[in-house]
Amino acid sequence: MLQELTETRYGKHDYIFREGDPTEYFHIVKEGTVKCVKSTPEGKECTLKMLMPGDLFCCDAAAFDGASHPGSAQPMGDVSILRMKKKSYFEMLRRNPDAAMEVIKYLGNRLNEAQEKTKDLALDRADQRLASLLVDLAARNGIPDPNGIRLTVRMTREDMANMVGITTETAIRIMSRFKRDRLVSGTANRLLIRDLKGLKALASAS
Amino acid sequence: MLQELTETRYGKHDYIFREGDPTEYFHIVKEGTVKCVKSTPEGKECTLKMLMPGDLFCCDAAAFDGASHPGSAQPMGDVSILRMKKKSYFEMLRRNPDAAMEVIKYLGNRLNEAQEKTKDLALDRADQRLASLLVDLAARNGIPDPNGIRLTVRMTREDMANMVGITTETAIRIMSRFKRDRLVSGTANRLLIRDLKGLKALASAS
DNA sequence: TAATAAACATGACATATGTCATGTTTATGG
DNA sequence: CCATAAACATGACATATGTCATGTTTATTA
Repeated sequence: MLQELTETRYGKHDYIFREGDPTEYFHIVKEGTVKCVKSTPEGKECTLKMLMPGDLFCCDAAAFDGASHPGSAQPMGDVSILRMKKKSYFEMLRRNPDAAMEVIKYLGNRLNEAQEKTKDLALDRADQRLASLLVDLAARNGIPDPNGIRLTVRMTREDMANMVGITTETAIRIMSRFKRDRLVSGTANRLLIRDLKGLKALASAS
Repeated sequence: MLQELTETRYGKHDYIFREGDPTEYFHIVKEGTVKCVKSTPEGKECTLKMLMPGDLFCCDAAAFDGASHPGSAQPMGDVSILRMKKKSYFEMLRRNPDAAMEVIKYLGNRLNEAQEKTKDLALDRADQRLASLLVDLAARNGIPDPNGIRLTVRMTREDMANMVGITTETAIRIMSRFKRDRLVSGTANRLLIRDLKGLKALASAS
């Protein structure tokens, strides 16, 4: 079983797979951060989810029951990915009820997350969604720093914009304001959360 | 196994469960249409999904791996719901790999749908999202009619608004325009899709 | 390290959508 | 069937966010 897992490394400018590619493999993030992206014919992009070590993707779950990837997967920096043929994976799950149950739970949680994101997009303002993203990343990706919490993932204003459904300009403006208000500092390569409580308050403000 | 399934009927003003209720049961829609709703402390609502016969909910998948329902489930008209204790359901899946695989596929598709919805909210205009909703319902819920396709589910402008993330007023204005352009006619109790092609064109217009 | 591209920044203005108010029509339940 | 509430409609106006333009700063990589 384990011998059917292969490891591949990717860099910033690679694609792990593109929208429309056939879904031959099942993937797991081993190292680094991967983003799942959907784009329109006009070139607009929307980042659905950042995947971190241990995450399955299956980002686009059609890997399970569909013919082609409904979105692309791109590394954010250097990453290492484990892959297994879809067929082997299915067989493994069929023989191993505990593993299947774990996958059901994982997918359930992912569905939940996706629905929470839908609600945020529908009901929250742009600055709340951006604050929310930063709070979330501080927990998932942050390391302690003398002045707050440092994010280890590289994330440009454009990345943030695509993650919360706004334009790059709006993301820049909001981040400028957050900086002025001493909530955050730094740019893509070195983002620092300086006031987590303040961001949390903003994220859930009416 | 089957004897652990119980059936319950609900009417328009009932709740099947509310946000925050413990997730004791696993549910299946037998008859009618159910909506999954999340709401904010301020009373704003967002409808995540309409469930029709055969759908599992698990609308909020935390029924699988969480303590309390992250959203409420409300009938749209009269419905009939099958329920099974979560524990029995888990046991059944563990003994029945085929059933577990089906659930994995179902959840994968639901996750996919949710992500498609996220993309629409992030990148499409209000009128496109509303057109898209009507096209989708015509296929899932429509019956042929001399003048087009009739929707069998009762759906107010407010319902539509909550489903596509806009205000009721905006939904009413857009529907007024659609009516003027002979794309649709009727109100909540009797909605008619008069020009499916026109709606489809609008839904995917740049 | 120099050249080039990417990222960040900000102003001016456009516009889609929200908000609030008011009235009419239609449906519902006692 | 009548009374009441829900749904639909539309105007006037507010505002959040998008668009386009231009410039600076910061990072890449040749």
